Amino acid sequence: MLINPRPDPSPSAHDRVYRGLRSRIMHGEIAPGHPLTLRGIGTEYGVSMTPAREAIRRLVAEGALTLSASGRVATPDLSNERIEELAALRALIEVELASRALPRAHLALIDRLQTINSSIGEMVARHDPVGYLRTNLEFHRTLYLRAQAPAMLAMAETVWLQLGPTMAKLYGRAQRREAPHYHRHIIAALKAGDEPGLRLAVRSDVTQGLRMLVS
Amino acid sequence: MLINPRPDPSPSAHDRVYRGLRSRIMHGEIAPGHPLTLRGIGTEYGVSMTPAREAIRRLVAEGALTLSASGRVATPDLSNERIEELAALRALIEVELASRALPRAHLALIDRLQTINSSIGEMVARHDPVGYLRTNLEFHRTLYLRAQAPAMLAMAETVWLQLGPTMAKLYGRAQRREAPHYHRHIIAALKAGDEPGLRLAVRSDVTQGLRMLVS
DNA sequence: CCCGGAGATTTGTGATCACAGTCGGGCCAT
DNA sequence: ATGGCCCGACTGTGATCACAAATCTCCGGG
Repeated sequence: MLINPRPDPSPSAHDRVYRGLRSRIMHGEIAPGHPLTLRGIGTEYGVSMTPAREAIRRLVAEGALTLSASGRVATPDLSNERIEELAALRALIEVELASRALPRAHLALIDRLQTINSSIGEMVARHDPVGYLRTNLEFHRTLYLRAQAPAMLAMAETVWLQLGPTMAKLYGRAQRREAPHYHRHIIAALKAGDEPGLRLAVRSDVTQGLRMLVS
Repeated sequence: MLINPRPDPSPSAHDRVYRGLRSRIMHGEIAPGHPLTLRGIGTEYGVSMTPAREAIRRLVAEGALTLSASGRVATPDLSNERIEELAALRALIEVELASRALPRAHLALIDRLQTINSSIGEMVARHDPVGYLRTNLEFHRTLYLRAQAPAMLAMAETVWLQLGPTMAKLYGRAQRREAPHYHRHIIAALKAGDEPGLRLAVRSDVTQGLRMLVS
C-alpha cells in the first residue's frame, strides 16, 4: 500500500509546463490567435527550451495550439465550420458520457453538481468569463467522471481544449445574465433517472453555446 | 502561385519520424506492449534524439503510445474495458461521419469503395493482418473524407491509432475467412441513400470487430 | 535449482549551442 | 510623405552532452 496517495509525486518539468499551459488554454485565459514562443514559455516557467518544446508539441498534437507553416505556434482562431464541428463532437461524446454516468449518479453527486451550478451563477454575476468557463467545465467533468470511461472523457476534454480560447472570447462578448438553465434540466433528469431527458438536456446545453456565435 | 503543388515540400525530421511511427502503429505493424527507445528510433530514422523525442511525445499525447512511470515508452496493451470504450467511440463518431458523407456520396466514390472492399478480400485470403487493417481503414477513411469534417475525422483516426496494435493481434489470432460483410451493407445503403440503414451498417461494422475479442 | 544483490549498461531528461529561416523596424530613394 | 528594401534581432530546429535513475546481467549464496 502506498503511503502517499498522490499519483504524481515528482512531475517532470515538461509536465508542469504542459499542465500550466493546458489549463490556461482550456479556461480561455489566452486569446485566440495569441502567439507563443519557446524561449518565452521557457523563461516564464523557469525551464530551458527543451521542456517548453515538448509541452508545446503535445498541445499542438491535441489541437490546443496551431503550428503555422514557419513553425510559429499560436492559440487557434477557429472558423465557424470548425466550431460547429467541435460542438457536434461535444454533443456526441458528452451525451454518451452522461448516459453512462446516469446509473451511477447517487445523491452526493447531484448535490455537488448543484453546488457547482450555483458557483457558475456567481461567475456570471461578476462577469468573469474565465471563471465561468472553469466552473462550467467542472460541472460537466464532475458528472462525466462517474461514467468510468476515461478514453471518452479524454476525448471530451480535448474538444474543450480546442474550444477554450474561442469560447472565452464569445462568452466575454455576449454578456450572459444567468447560469445556463439546461444545467437545471440535467440535474432534474439525474434525480428522476430519466435517460432520454438527460440526453436531451446535455445535448441542448452543449449546442446552446453554439447559438451565441450565430447571433 | 506556387510551382510545386505539394503542400509539404520539406518535412521536418520529427515529422518524418512521427508519420513513420504513426503509420506502423495504426496498421498494427508493432505488437502491443513492444518497447521503444529514443536512441533506437533515432538511429533507425537517421536522426538524433531530439526529433525522436518530439515524435514519441506527440504519439503519447494521442494515446498511440503509453508512458510508463519511469518514462519508458511502449505501444499500449489495452484492457477489455478500454477496447469496449474505444469501440463505442468509433461507433459514435463514425456513424456521424458516414451520415454526413451520405449526401455527398456520388457514384465515383461508391465505385472506389467497392474496389477497396475487394482489396480487403484479397488481404483476408492471403492471411495478412497488416494489409487487412490498412485497406480496411482506407475503406472507412475514403468514405469519411466526404463528410468534410476534419476535426471528426482526426478524432476517428486517433481512435484507430489507439486500437491499431491490439486489433492486429486479434485479427491475426482469429483467422478471418471473408471480408466484413457489413461493408456491403454500407455500400448498399449509400447507393439507396438510406440514412438509417447506413447508420446501422456502420455501427454494426464497427462493433463487429469487438465481438472477436469476446469469443 | 532458485533467489537476490552489486556492478555495468542502457534510458529518459534537461541544458546548451550552432544554424537557417522569418519577421519587424528603420533607412533610403522616389 | 510614402513605398520598397535591407539589416538586425528573434524564432524554431536539430545535435550533443552531462547526469540521474532504472534496467539488465551475471555471479554467488542459500
